[in-house]
Amino acid sequence: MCGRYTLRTQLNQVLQQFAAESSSATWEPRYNIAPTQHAPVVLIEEERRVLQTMRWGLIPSWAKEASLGAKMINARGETVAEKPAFRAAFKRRRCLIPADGYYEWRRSGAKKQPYYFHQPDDQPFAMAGLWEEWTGEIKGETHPWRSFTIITTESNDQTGKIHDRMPAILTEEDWDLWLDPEFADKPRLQKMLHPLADEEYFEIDQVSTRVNSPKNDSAECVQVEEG
DNA sequence: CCAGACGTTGTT
DNA sequence: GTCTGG
DNA sequence: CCAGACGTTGTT
DNA sequence: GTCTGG
Repeated sequence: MCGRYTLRTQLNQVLQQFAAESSSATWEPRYNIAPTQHAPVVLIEEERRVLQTMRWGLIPSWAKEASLGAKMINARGETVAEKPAFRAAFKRRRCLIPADGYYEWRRSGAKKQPYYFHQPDDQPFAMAGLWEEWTGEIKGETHPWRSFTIITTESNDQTGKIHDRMPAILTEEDWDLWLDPEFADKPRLQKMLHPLADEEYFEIDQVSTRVNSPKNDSAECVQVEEG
C-alpha cells in the first residue's frame, strides 16, 4: 500500500513536469508526508491542469465527521469504481499525486524496518488518486475541505520483494485520460491501475527508522541504513 | 423497518 | 488490543 | 503508514 | 447518500 511518501522536489519543477498551474500553492521539500497532512495534487479545473494542496485521507461528501478520512488513505484499484466511499470521486474527480518516493515497512519478528522506493534519478512520478470535497469542521474551521486518496495495486516482482501492494503509478501517456472528468470508460480507467510493468523502475533502500515518527520530516528519513 | 457502516494491509 | 491524530 | 493514548474531577 | 445486516 502506501502510507507515507516524499516530495522533495521544488514546487516550480513539479509544476513544470506536470504541466500544471498553481493559484496559491506553496511547498517546501518533504521527507515524510503522513496521512491527514496536506500535500499537492494535480487535477483539472476549467479544462486546465491545476496543482492544489489537499488533505491526505479522502473524506466522502456525506461523511458526518472528518475523522472518517483517516481510514480512506488508500483505495484498491480493483474495487475503487464500486466502493460507496470512492465511486463518486472515481467518476469525476480523479487526480495525480506527485511524489518522488514512498515508504513501505516490513516486519521481521518484532522489528519494523522501513524501505524507501524511488527512481534511480529521484525524479517525481505520478501516483493515481481521487479527490473529494466535504464541508464541515476541522480544527475549529468550518468550510469546504478537499481531500485525496492514493490508489493501490499489486506489486510487481521487484517491489513485491518488500511488500505485496504498492501505489498505482500512471505513465505520462495516461495522465490526460485519467484526469479528464468527461472520460467515463470504467474498464479502460481501471486498466491504467495495473501493477508497474518495468521491474527495474524503482531503487529500494533500507532507510532510517526516523521515518517511523510521522512528525519527523528531516532529510535523515531517506538516509540509507548501514549494514 | 432502522442502525450502522462506508477502508486497507497483512497475520500468531 | 484498538482507536485517534499526525 | 506509525506512535501514542487508552481517564476523571476540578483548578496554580 | 446508499447499502447491508438484523
